[in-house]
Amino acid sequence: MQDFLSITKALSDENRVRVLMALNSGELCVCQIIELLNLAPSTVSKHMSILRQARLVEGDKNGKWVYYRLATGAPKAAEEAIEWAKKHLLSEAVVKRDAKNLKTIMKLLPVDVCRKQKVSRAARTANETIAAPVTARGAR
Amino acid sequence: MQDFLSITKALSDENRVRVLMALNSGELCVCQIIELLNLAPSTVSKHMSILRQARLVEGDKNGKWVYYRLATGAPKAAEEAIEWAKKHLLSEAVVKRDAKNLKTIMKLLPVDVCRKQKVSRAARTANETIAAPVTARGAR
DNA sequence: CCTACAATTCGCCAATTGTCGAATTATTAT
DNA sequence: ATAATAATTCGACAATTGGCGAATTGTAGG
Repeated sequence: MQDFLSITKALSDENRVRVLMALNSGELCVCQIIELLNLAPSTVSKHMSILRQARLVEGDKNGKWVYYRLATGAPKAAEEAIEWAKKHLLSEAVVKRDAKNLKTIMKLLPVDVCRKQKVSRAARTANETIAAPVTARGAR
Repeated sequence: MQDFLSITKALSDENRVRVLMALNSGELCVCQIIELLNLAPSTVSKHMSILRQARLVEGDKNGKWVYYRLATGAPKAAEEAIEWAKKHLLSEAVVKRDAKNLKTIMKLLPVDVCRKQKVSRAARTANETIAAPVTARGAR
């Protein structure tokens, strides 16, 4: 029963489902998934751990990067769940949009994806630390 | 996407999947489900509404009683989910035990099931109203 | 060795969910 | 009509979950 519930729970969050469908296009490293979902790394990591726990995905470390893919030698229940999900979700608008975005993302090497994130993260932090004194001057 | 998620969310609670599997033995009225799960009527009612929302079950009112059954003319996704769940859950210990209990429960008419519940409910309330003053005398 | 850095784990908060009992609704029986 | 009663809806509460940032871990290069 717990195995079954771990699968259905894993599939009951939109972001996790999006990842699962994204992995249908091929394996992805965490930074690419972060890019796709636009969520904090820690959040994505937790999502991936839930998907892995349910044996819907597998991941392995390759140097600094961790690559995830749809589970291959998974238990029957998990494999069938993946097939069922694909059958009914690949035509969904969000999923198709994700697939399109992925084409762009996958053209870059992981190194570049991560560099890009680092830059935008730095910019965001800078905004915060600069914006505060500026708005304090009057606006809002 | 929402349709898909309503199905996976509905299937991600143990009590709800137990009901679903129980309905594989035939239709049940709410009081029988209450008896099976041993939960408050309001709780069972909410569970049933979630299962119905996901189109996994159908129910109709027959006099004072509402009978639920596995959805028949349901959307593809829901029907396949039911099949998948049955395939992997019917052999589960809890589910088999439920099926056994159901044989006893279904021998009674709904009237009798409800009467039984009313009695045990009255007994429980009596316990509370008597027990309270007693413990107030010293304990806790 | 030390620094840089991708990913994970941890601690916390806000939102959601499962549960109950009380109030409400709809239907039958008196 | 009135009372009884099966089920649902409502209001409250505790537990769980999704999210983030900070701290930690493990690996590659300087």
